[in-house]
Amino acid sequence: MYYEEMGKQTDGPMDVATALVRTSFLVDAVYAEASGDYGITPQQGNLLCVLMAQPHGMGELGGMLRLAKSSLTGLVDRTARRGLVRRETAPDDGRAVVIALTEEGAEVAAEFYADACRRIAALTDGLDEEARTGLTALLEQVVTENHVPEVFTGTAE
Amino acid sequence: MYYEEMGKQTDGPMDVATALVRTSFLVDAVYAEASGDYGITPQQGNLLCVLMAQPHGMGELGGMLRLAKSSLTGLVDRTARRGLVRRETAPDDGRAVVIALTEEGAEVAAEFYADACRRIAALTDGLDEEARTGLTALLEQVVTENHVPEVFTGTAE
DNA sequence: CCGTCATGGTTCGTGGCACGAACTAAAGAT
DNA sequence: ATCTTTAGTTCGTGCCACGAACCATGACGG
Repeated sequence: MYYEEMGKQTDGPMDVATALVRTSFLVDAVYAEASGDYGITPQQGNLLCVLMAQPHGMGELGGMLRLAKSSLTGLVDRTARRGLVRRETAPDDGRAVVIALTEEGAEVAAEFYADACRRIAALTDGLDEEARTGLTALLEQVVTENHVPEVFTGTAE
Repeated sequence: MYYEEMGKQTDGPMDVATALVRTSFLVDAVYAEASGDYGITPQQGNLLCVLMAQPHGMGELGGMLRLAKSSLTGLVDRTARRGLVRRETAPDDGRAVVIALTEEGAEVAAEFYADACRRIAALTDGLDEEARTGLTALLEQVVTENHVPEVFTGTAE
């Protein structure tokens, strides 16, 4: 659309940074759309996905989601207000708190996670099987070589 | 860290959705970090990058950045308050407005864009030349087959 | 024991972001 | 001259992220 009007090349060799940024935009948009369909925000979706594996303390969650303590307090507050998550006081440590999914939260998390995976995988529908596994392997190498927060690890079922 | 403790497999075949989501997290983090180093937010960075090519009206910008009109008004307000962008009234249409980079905005945009590209490309330092071009080609196919907003198209210089 | 310090979280204030609904003003159409 | 569409803004709401200050509880050292 815009390119042609401007007479600039659009299909020349895209550099890897551009490809990554644009892919990121795409994935973010799909992820946000999926979140919305389940009545949650993307951040709340992240929280639920992390908690699918097991409950966690605020400290751990902050590390995994890369959030400051005060940011996390708010996120948990809002997610708890929606009834998806619960603060339990840790048995051994009186000051610590453990965040766990409520029953409803577990349902929403499972459905949302599955749906988000499906929709994001669908972005690669144009790739044949070999290309898709190749892409997966390359991205996997990128994320493992750069320490990525332990979100959406796909180990959650 | 967490995986081993749980006895769950972590290095098995990651599915493509997980790989995409985690890559997206990584790219977002790097992009945000780069933005911060230039005193702008990621959204303001997007705006600057889009305007690098040429000035645009609010309508166009909304389409490219996938923002509602009212969201864009605020973004332009804040970016203009930082002196990076300017509202010019369109000569032909009395109600339309054209957003253009200020001199300082053009400088910041160029530096930020180059730096962000560099840092994001650096995420693939672990890949050899062939792998990198392969990854680029695959991602390029994904973004072209799913209409992605015209952000960060890499055509801007 | 009793101070002292570290740790785990919350509160508060600030600023940015995104949206829809309601609105204004200029173009354009009849 | 009106009616309608188009381009943007305003306003109110809610979410998100942060740092600084704060409050408990737990851990240590004497």
